[in-house]
Amino acid sequence: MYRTHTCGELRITDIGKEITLAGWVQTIRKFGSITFVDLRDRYGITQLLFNEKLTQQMDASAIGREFVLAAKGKANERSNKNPNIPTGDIEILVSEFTVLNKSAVPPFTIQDETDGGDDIRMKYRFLDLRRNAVKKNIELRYAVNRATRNYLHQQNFIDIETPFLIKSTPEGARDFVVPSRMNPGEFYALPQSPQTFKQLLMVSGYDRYYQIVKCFRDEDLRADRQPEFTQIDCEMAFVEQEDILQMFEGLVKFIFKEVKGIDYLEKVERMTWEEAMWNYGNDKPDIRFGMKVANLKVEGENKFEGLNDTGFAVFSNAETIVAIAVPGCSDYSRKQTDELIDWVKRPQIGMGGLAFIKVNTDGTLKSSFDKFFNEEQLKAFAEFCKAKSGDLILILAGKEERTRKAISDLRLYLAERLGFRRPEEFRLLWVTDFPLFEYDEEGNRWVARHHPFTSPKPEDIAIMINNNPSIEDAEKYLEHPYAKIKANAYDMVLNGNEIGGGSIRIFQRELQEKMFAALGMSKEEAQHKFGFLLGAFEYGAPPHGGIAFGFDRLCAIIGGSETIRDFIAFPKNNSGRDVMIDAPSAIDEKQLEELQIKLDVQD
RNA sequence: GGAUCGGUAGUUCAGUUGGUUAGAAUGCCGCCCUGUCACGGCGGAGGUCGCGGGUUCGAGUCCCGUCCGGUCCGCCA
Repeated sequence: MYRTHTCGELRITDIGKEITLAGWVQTIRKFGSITFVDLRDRYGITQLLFNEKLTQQMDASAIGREFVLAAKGKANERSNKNPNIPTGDIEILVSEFTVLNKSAVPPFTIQDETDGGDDIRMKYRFLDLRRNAVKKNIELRYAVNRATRNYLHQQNFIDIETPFLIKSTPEGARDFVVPSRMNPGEFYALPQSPQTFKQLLMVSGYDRYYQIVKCFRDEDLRADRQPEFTQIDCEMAFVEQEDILQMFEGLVKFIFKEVKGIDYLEKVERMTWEEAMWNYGNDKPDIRFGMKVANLKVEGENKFEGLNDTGFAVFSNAETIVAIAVPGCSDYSRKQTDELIDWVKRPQIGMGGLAFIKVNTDGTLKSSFDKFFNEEQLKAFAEFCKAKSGDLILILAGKEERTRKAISDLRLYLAERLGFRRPEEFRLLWVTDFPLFEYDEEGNRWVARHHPFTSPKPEDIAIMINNNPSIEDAEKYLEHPYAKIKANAYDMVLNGNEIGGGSIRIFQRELQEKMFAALGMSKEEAQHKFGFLLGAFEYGAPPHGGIAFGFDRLCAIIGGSETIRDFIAFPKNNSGRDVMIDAPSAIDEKQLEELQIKLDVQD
């Protein structure tokens, strides 16, 4: 028997017991003839005390950091207690010990505040995972997993596994592909999501399905995006949108209650996609703070009359003018406003400049365009923006889409700087009524905003049936009837992050065929790619819908972090590499031969 | 595909206008220490300044290229 207890459980009540512990050496503190060793395992740290004789033995066997040690001895009350750790009242008076394994000197310290950078920690991830800071994230992930399963199980959902080796469909994200040895020249694809399988399960009558499942997308990475990631994938039959919203806000509330002990999330707000874009310039707004967008001019139309005949070319030439009132920033210096101007001019934002009005606390107004506006006009401007005394109004003007995105980015940037985005405050939001289609400039065609299985709003089905999807004038795609079709789709937004999204699906063959056609797919192509689904729809497909949550992202946000990497045991780096195992890597000539694949690698 | 920041001791970083032998902290090694828990004291080892080229009397420092890492845009139905 290697151990009788763990390193985290002994208390003052255990004094006198004969104990054996096993774990890793965290630190060694030598005092000539006695030695303290902190022994660490998953559960905590317990101090070992070695007497003079054993200290000499230790010297002989050269114990170092991260050695694996088993130590036997009596639990002893400490003369100097350590109130900072749960086991701080006791120590083990070691009578004998064994070095179970040696350790090389670790390249960084295994401590909460490690001296290691990201790069080295990823390379030695197995050591990084020993650190408490990472361990608590991995444990939180498991807690979220468990809460999810408990809730869904209570609600009669069952977990059904779906295949990883499936068919490639170039719609949407790039597929990871896997060559088939037994079928030379042919490839499987790894699933971007189990979408079609879960729909088939609805046809099969498993009316409440879920899976916590890996999905794969061969796209560039971000702090919150990995090529393989985990979804909480769910589908229900005989449901309308409202049923899904109720069921899954229930899930998220349950998770928060179980994992964080938070029960103030009773109210889940809702807004349509149009409201979100209008008020926040963003389809996943952070609603923990105000600073709503004031729409002064939209697509060439003045919403604020004070813009008429001002002679300010930047405003009169702009397609769209939007503003936000930033609380408490009217005293910004020239340097600070210049910094903001530089910020919006960066290529990532891409604005030409930034106008502002300071609503001073003494009642005066000062703008960057005083030449064109008098005091009275500025006052009307500030009033339109609902600015209060002490606010700094920031105004952006330009093309509709870019300007709206820029004001949203600016809003978030300033909120972050001003501390309005508090990581321990959580606000849930449903965004509904998304457009069904998006215009793809490159291909001059419609693409599904969510995915091609999403149903249009019932009242918009006629628009889809009665209109030809072809786009004659790319410039005026917004005027095409298809641009107005709304989807039965919904996203759940947590603190400005999309944590889940889903839709009520199409379940009739005719409408599904019409959808494929709208996306520019020929009948033959649709049959070839999705014939199995179309076929299934002929055998009694029930109305159904579902949702998928980004599990890694959800864990990260609950854990108060923006990067999902900290919540994945073995994540990939920025270029999709696993630096620990050094993947991806070249494969043997022999393997290629078996697969009948010839490489023609170009620089 | 693009933008941007970084790469100097095992690790995290500093390094002035281009100028003597490239520093600090921590880690590591040795000696001393019976109540530490960020133990302490003394001593020591440790560097192809990512790589290649250029400018210069002289390059960690300036220029060009390249590789690696971080963040972002595009992309992610």
